[in-house]
Amino acid sequence: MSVLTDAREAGDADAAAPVGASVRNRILDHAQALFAEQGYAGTSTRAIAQGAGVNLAQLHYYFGAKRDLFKAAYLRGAAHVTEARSRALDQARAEHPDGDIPLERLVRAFVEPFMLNTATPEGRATMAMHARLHTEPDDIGKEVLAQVYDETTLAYTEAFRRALPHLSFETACWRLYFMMGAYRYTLMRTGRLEAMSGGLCDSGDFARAVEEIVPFLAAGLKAP
Amino acid sequence: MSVLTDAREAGDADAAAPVGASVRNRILDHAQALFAEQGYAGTSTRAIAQGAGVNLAQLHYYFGAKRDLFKAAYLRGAAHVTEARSRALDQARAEHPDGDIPLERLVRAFVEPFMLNTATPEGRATMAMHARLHTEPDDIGKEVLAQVYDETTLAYTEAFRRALPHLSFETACWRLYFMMGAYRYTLMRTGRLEAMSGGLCDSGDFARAVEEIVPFLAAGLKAP
DNA sequence: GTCTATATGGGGATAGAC
DNA sequence: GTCTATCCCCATATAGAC
Repeated sequence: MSVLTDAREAGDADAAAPVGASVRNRILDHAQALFAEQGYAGTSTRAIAQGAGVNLAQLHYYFGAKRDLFKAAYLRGAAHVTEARSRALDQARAEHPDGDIPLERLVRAFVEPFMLNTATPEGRATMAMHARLHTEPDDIGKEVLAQVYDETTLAYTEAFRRALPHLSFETACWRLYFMMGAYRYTLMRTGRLEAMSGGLCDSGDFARAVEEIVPFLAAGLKAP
Repeated sequence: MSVLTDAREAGDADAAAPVGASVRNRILDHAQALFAEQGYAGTSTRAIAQGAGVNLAQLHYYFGAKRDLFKAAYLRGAAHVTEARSRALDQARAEHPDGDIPLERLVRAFVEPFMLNTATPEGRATMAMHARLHTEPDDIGKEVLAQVYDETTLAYTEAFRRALPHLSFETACWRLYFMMGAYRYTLMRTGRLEAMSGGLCDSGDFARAVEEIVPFLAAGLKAP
């Protein structure tokens, strides 16, 4: 959607602002990068403007209040993911027309769109914002989550419950809840994996993360 | 350690400040409650001082900079948990002098100290701070994590690896990483569980959470 | 130890020229 | 659409009287 340099360079003055990109997109790129790293309260609109190489008035001209900029930055990237999730579920269903999707397949369809969305810097930023949404103040997280994910997530939870008929409704909900925690934490790259493994594992290797997390979650979900 | 009222009332003026408590503890109580809810960047020292019914200068007299207050607030509660974790692991070991702690037992020893620490308002706040540490800016989280948990966590990870001999070192690390995400998300009470279950489940019921999460994690960890 | 007053800077947001 | 200058509030932190 937009050309952009590695968003993690956003801290270094405005060296990361490509000249070709439109002002709107440059602002969104840097808003994403900074919100993803430091959260809503930890990021100033001034820092975003400086990183994007525009002045503060322009930022307000295009996006209005900080809160609205946050929403715009998040929603731009989130749209991709929602589409990918929808497609992933449809495909899993198409492979199993009887309606019985194997659990491993379903878990993969659930986590893969998030994990592989990190292939681009913009995608990484969006996923980091996503992973930390529930820690943002003033319910911005809830507002924006409801706006994008609720519908798709509902479809997934129903598919999961069909794949887990031996579980009570409540236990199924708890386990899906634990699953959310696991994949979100993974998306954040907290550094604990590297610390724990003495540097042997790389939490930024999301392709590997998928292969590791799918059997873990599938086994946990279908535990007796 | 300190008498305190429900920390979640901290927003309402200073109605929550018990007269008997020392100034130090009143400040710490409200610092914990606000940092837990809104994070480091989202909380102002003014709000803490007002909640505790003291003035701003006193807050600096006792604790110095905001950063130091954050650390003090976190560490006060974290000490309890570290002790509880240490005891839990020792007890699990004592029950199995051969050195082979069953995985379910080990998982329980790992998560229970965190979950049951939420029985008091101060404990709840500490655990919420803990759960969101990795989203705090300026590496405060890492600094403080290293200070309290590293040693105990190392003991646990070694015990886990002994209980999971069929796993490669890397896969074991990944799975422990996923486990961390799951229990931390649970400690935060994001509201997603209630949303998903239509209000049937209560994410604040941490005793239930233990019973649900132990089989989930044990099964995930020992997946083939 | 407690408090008022204040220094100093950062932050969101806007007015108004160009 | 772009920019400078600015308003005004809030934030952290401290000085210094009591």
